[in-house]
Amino acid sequence: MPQKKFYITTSIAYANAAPHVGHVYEEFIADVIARYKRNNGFDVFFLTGTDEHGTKISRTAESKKQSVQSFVDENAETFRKFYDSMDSSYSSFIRTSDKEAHWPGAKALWEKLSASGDIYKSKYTGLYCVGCEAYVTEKDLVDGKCPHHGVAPEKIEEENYFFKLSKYADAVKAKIESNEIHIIPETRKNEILSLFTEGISDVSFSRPEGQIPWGIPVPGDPSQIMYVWCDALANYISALGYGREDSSLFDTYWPADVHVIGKDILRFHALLWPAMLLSAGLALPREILVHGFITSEGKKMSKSIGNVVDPKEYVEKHGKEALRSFFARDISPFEDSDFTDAKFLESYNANLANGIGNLVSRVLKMTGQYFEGKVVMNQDVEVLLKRKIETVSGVEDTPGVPLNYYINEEILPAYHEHMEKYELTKATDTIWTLIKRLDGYITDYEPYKLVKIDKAKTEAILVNLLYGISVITNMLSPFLPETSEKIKSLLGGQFEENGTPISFSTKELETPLFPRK
RNA sequence: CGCGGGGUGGAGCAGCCUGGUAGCUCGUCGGGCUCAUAACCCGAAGGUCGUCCGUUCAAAUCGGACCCCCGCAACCA
Repeated sequence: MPQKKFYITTSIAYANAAPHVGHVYEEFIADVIARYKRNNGFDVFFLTGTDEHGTKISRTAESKKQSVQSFVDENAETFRKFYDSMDSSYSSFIRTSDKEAHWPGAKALWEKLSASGDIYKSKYTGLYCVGCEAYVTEKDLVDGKCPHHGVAPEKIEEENYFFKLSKYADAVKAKIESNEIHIIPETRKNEILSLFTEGISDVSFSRPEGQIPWGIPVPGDPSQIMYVWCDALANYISALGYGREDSSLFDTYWPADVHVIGKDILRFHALLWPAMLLSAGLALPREILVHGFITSEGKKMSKSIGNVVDPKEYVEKHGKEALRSFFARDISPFEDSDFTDAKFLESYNANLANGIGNLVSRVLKMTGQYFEGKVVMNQDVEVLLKRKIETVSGVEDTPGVPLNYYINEEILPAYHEHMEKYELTKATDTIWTLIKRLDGYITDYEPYKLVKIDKAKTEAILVNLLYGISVITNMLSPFLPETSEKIKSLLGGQFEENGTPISFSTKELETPLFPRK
């Protein structure tokens, strides 16, 4: 049996500045899903990268008196390093300025669309600001003038290539409605479907060379440069070798199982991209996961308000696992969420210091102190997880259930169900529910007292606790890979094939995993 | 009538699709415990679920109207 493949992508970040916390969150989501799928036996290809063309980048480079290539080289490297520093497990990092890796795919796609008769030349009319050397839109204007240059833009017409998006509108709509392209969450699907009622028009696919000097020339017409979408969207297939000599990765992994994107670029991924693929006769992506934005102090981040969250600062100050943990526990994968320093610290203390960190610490200490770190499973001694039940006379304890029953029947199914739906915060809720239950288990049986009168039972309790923690490390590994590994090595667990613990040989914890802040 | 999201105890959120004792985290107060990172466990106080009208035996949950906040509207993650 060949392994089942799973192809996941992030959108490519526009490389004209340092990584934004939004980029980093998107990378995190994709990484968690990729790791989860790998844990479950999938052959995963995880693609990320940078979008490096366009007027804005060439202008920024110019203002820094730097060559465009060296500017994007530096920025791409900054992104790649940052993703590395937060343990992103991407398989490949694609850069749109890469003439070897990306250009052939983008050009091949263009040629394919052209061969299908879906590219045509037409006139584009727009408001052109001479100062900006670019088109501006009505909404950019202040009193009908360009805010940067204070002059009214000229209305000009020029020849561009267009893509026949309208031709595919009905087909794409049907695929979205039927979930053949599954857009998650549902509200985003509804949003995109409502677009169709307004009617879909064709899109401009190129610009004259003078206007975007930095980009991929249109095949057969170097006087025109590909406009962003044909260039950028093509990354998902160019990175796999589409249009190159060796397209084996493309043959293996395409179509994408999930494109992870932000809500701002939904229409390009849900509408334009499928239309292009249909035109090119390629398979369509299966799912599009649309995340919201991260706000800061309840507002959209903006340099003028000065509320921009710098992810680098957090990694440097609190560590990558702290940032990943905050994303995992407190940022919704589907809706806008707020990022504040206070929330970050609260989350850190509650989940890492007082939660997993403290639990591991107390259990390791007892195992070390009472059994010199060595405890063995004894099938004859069972210490049940107590449960509360409501009766007429109030809430009472019941004899309870075995811990592995609770884990296998309640915790794990809920965890996997949420993971499959990409409900990452809900999935981590189940992890922390188990952490709380284990803390409660300690209180219920007081092994620190029991050890004086019943050593066998105390050992059974500790085996259970260590087993529970080892399950936690498994569930946690997509989210906090480093912490998961660290705890595993401290536990020294031996297990049967089916996961039943045999024994633990724990190490001492010298410093707290997550000191309180 | 451009589109979308939201208004739930002090703060932040879940619940709403599939009506029926309003749940979680933090904070506050009281108790327990001492293995643990002043941590952990138990309990309490605190809400007319934005406003009004309607459907229903019953509405935070369904329908309607209105008020307020926030995003988006071709490249801004």
